[in-house]
Amino acid sequence: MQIAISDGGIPGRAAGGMSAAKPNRFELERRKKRDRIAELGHDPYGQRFDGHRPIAEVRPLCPEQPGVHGPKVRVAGRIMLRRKAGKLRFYDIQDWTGKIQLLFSRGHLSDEQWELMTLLDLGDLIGVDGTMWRTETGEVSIFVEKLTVLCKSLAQPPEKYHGARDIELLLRRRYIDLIYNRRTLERLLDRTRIIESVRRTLAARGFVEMETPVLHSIAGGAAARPFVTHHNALDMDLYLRIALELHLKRLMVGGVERVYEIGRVFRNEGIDATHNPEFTMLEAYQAYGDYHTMMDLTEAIIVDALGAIQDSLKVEYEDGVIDFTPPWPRRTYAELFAEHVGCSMNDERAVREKARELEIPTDGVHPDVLVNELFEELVEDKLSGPVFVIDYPASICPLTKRKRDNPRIAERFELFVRGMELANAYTELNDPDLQEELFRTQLAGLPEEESMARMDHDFIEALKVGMPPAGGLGIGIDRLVMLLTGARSIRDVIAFPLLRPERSGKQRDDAKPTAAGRN
RNA sequence: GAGAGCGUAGCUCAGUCGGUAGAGCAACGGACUUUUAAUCCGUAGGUCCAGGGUUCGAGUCCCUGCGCUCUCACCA
Repeated sequence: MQIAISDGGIPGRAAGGMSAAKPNRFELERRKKRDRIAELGHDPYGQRFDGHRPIAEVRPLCPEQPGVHGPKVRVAGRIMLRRKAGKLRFYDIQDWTGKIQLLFSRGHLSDEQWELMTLLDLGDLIGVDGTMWRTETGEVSIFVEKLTVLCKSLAQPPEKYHGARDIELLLRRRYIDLIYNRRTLERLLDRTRIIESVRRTLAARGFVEMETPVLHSIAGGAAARPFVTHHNALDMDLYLRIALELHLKRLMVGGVERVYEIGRVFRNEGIDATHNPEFTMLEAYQAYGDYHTMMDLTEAIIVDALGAIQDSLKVEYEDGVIDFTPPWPRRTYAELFAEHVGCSMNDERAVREKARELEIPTDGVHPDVLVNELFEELVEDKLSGPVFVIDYPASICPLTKRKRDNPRIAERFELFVRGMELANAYTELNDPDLQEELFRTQLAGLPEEESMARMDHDFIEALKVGMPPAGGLGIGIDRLVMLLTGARSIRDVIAFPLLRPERSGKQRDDAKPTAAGRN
C-alpha cells in the first residue's frame, strides 16, 4: 500500500462542483498533521480494522473500582471532545452506538505513539486498543495502549457546546447534523426500523412486495401535479409517479392477491413542514377484503412499528402525548361534520351558508366539494387522534366503491393523528364502466384538460379483465415516522430533503445555463 | 406563488446614532498526570450572502438578486 497524499483539494461545496473550496487555515493546519502522520509511517486514511466492538457494548465491561485494568477492548470512532491535563489526555470518541472516554497517559505510551496522538484533531476517526478503566472521578474510560489512525479529517467541526445549530447548514450538510446532533441519527435509524417493521407486519399477513414503474406515461392514482421528464430515444415526455395505485391494482388483476409497495412518489407541489416533493408511500392491496379489513391492517402496521422503536404505545409530540393504544375510534364523516360544522352535510343550504361565512367561494361549486372544504377547514385540525374517519362523500372519491345501500357514500377511511392525514384507504372500485365514468367527470376541481389527461385507458382495460373486490391502503411513511418519533418537520425524517442549490453571485454567473448546454 | 424575519471568523453569537470589525468555543505557542464545555498565560484568525446606490465615510441606510426560516396558498 502506497501512502500517497494528493493535494488536489477537497470536493467543492459549490453547486456544480466546478472548483474545490479554497483551503482555510484550519484545513492547512490539518493537512500538515496528516502529512506528518504519513511520515511516521501511518496511513492517515486508515485500513480495514477488524475486531472492534460497538462502544455501547464495551461500556458495561468497565470495572467498578477506579485504577484497575478491566478487559482488553478495541473500538473505533470519531473524536468529539478533547481535554488536556498535564501529561494526560482525555478524548471522547463516538461511534453509532454511543460515546466513550479515552485516556492517554504519557508515561504509558511510546514517544512515537504520543506524537501520533498529538497529531489528532476533533473530527478524526481513530481506532484504539486498550483496557477498560474507571477514572478517579468515576468516568467509564479506555486506558489506551495502541492508537490507530483511521481517517484524518480536514474539516473544522462545529462549536463544541452549542454544536451546529444553523438549520440551513444542518440540511445542506446532513452528515454534520448526523455526527453532532445525536437525535438526527437516532431518528433516521428509527425510520429504518419502522420501515422494516411495516414489511414484517405485511409479510406476516401474506403480502408480497412488488416494484412498479416510477416513470409513467400517465400520472394517475391521485390528484396532484406531476414532475415531467423526457425520454430521448423514444422522444416522449414521461411523468414521475404521483401514486403507486394503478400498477398495484393491475397486479391484483393478474392474480397477486396481497400486494404492496413501499416506494418513492413525486408531487410537484409546495414545500413546507409536512410536504417534500419526493416522499415515501406505502400502498397495500388485499383481494377479497374491504376498507374494514384495511382498518385492522392499519392498526396492526402502526402498533407494530411503534413497538419496533419503543416499549410504550404513547408518543411525546410537541405539547402533548399521542396514545396509540388500539382499538382507535371509528367515526363517520357525517357525524364528525355535524359535530364540528354544526349542520348536516346533506343540508345543502346550510352548507352553502357556512361556506360563505368562511369566505369559501361557492358559485357553481358542487355541494360535496363545499362539504369537503368545510371538513378540511373545520374538522381535520380537531382530530387529535388517532381516529379513523369513515364513509366519505362519494363524489370526492373517484377510485372508491360506493356503499351498497347508499351510493352517495364511498367506502373510504382516512386515519387522522394531530390533524394530519396519516392513512387513506378504500374498498376499491372494480367496476370498469363506473371507473371510466368517474375518471371522466369526477376528479373534483380539476380543469377538463387535466382530468382527461389522467384518463388511464389501459387501466380501464385491466378492470375489464376483472379485479377482485379488495381493500386498498395508503400510508405516508414520512408522516408516520414523524408522528412515531415526535418530529415536527418532514425534514427531520428525510436524510436529504430538497433544497434550492446554494450559489454565490459569482458562481451564478459561471453556472448560467447556455442554450447549447440544454437538451 | 404572496407577506414577514434572518444571512457578520471554522462554529455559536454580539455589533449602540452611519465613524478603524467584537466575544466565547475551536486553531496555533506555552504550563499542568484524573479531566468532564477542564483551567491558566500568550498569538493569530474577516469576500460582514452577492451586486448596485446614497454619503466625506456603510456590517449599519436605500434598491436588486440569492439562500434559509415562519405564516398563507397548493398538496399528502
